[in-house]
Amino acid sequence: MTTTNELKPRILSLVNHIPPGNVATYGQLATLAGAPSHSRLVGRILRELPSATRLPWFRVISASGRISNPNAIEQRQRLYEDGVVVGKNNRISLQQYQWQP
DNA sequence: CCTTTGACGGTAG
DNA sequence: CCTACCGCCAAAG
Repeated sequence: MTTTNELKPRILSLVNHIPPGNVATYGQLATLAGAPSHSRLVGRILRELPSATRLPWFRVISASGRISNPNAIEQRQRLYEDGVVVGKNNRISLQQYQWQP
């Protein structure tokens, strides 16, 4: 059985592998980690990351192509520095930026 | 235990 | 595009 304890390292590793200039969705990462129904777990794990983390958490967005993070201000900034265009209402084109492993 | 919460996802209207 | 639901599930209360 795959527990959260086993899933967590996989998810963190996946996040760390999202290329600069690309984004991935919560569900996409959950699926790649082998737990399709755990998209919420991805969000919870990112939420609990220390603010000083080196991981590119800002490259993770919702399946609707929008920023779910309550602190969208910083995420927009980080993505901007990453070269990702974030439109009105925190919209991002998955068609254009989604990570294709 | 049972209930609520939430950085989710998908469908239907 | 938006609202309304529903399914899902670990963690917190």
